[in-house]
Amino acid sequence: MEKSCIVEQFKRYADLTEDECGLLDSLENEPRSFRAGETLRAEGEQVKCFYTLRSGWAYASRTLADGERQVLDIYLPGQIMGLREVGAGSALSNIVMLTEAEACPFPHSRLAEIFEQAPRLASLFFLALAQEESMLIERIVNISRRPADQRLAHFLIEMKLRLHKTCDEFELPMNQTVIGDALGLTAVHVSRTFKRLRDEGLVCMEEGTVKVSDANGLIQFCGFNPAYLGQNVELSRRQMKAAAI
Amino acid sequence: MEKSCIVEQFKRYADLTEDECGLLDSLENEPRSFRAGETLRAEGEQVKCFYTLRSGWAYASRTLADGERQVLDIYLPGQIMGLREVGAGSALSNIVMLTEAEACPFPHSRLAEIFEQAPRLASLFFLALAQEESMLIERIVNISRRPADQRLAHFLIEMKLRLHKTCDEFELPMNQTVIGDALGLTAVHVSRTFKRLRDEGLVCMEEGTVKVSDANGLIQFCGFNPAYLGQNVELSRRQMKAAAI
DNA sequence: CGTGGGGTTGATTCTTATCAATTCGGGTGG
DNA sequence: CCACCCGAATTGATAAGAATCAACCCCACG
Repeated sequence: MEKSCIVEQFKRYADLTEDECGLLDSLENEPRSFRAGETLRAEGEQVKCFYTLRSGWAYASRTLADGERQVLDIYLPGQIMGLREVGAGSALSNIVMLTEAEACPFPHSRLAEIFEQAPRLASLFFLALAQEESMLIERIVNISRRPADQRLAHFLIEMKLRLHKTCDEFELPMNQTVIGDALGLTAVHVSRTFKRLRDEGLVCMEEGTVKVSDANGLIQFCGFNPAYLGQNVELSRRQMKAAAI
Repeated sequence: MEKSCIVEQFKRYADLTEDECGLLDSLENEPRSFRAGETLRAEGEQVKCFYTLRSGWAYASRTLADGERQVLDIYLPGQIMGLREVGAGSALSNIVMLTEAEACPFPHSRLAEIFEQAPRLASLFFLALAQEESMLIERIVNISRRPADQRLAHFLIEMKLRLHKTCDEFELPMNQTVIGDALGLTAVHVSRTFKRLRDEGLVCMEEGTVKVSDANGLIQFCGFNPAYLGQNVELSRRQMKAAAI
């Protein structure tokens, strides 16, 4: 299983000093293991920690009174989970593992230390949160404004880019129910929609792996604009210097 | 027109020192005036600033290729606009005024200064972003999982609470088109949905003012849970101390 | 007086949900 | 080894919700 950590993620946006790396590393010293499907943290629980995902995939979700579930984020190795609840008393969302995974708890109080000791790291945490928010915005637009086929296409392109896949095949450990819960569709309709995209010769998905047949076609089809992913690392670094943040 | 500022907002979450207040005040020294409907900043533009809204209302939106528009945030006096684009090169959303308004630009670079000089303020900016994100999450759930009537009800309750209205009547300077764009509905369907809520004796809206007939009924009807608004100030303060953030 | 934006209402269409049935593959227990 | 079950995907039939198209009203404003 692929392993990653916060230092690697942050290094993509700024050159870190020894001290800064040390500080970050110290936050990942107690990895805990989880099985696929296990809940790391449930909605409504008191929260004192956020988490970094060292390996595996996870998702955040909210459940409504009538049992409907909305998947809010898909977390990949190296990402921070639960950052948005730092100011809240109780968890606003569940965190559930999609695969076997390792996560490191990270007390909110230590975040305050970082804000004191390493303002540059504080900036990076801030940027991580801003990045997360950009993705939520794109999710709103996707769910609210695109029909099912474009919506699914957009989601698949997003995952492909987030995984930095240059080839057109990647594993996606989500079944059609989870995909539907993320996109505001029923599992049945996800199935139908996959069929349509397959018939159009754009993508297909078999046994947990997505095969993109026509990446450009797919991008055109859903009007995908990658700006919100903030993945142009070189650009980001330059801005970091320019903005001194 | 009601006036507010960043200091007032932040004071609700922590007791600020002289210095901290001074630092924040210095960020609001150049208010600019806008007319209703005016665009403060358009999607795709280079961004170097974020803004505080001193008076009036505004919204953030995204526009798709086919002209569809999604309203993402409604900003009230005292709120910060454009915080999530701090790390991005170009604006991900438009900012448009709903009423006559005053806003103060705030260069990203000065945020870095604050992160250096006043870690406690940095924490507060972080919390502001986290708060904004919580609202986006609720918006996703609302759009994705609730039918039009509950969706509208939820939106109206949210606005009522955000305005700290104890009475059951408040001004809402949004026409049905804008409300629809915020909720993922057409203006026509917003009209129909208002009619339904009116007929049920829950709320009505006339000439820009919302009249809630049965607040509890409305809350019940859409399953509103105010936790995400983070408005329990006393609680937040205590947590602030507890978490030292 | 016209004109245009905003709201309402009706008729129709389209998208997606819901319900139901079938298949397939992978366990699991006899 | 086989019968069984279960979760996941697929497909069909039907229903509900919301969009679309169109007409109309009201009123503020030139």
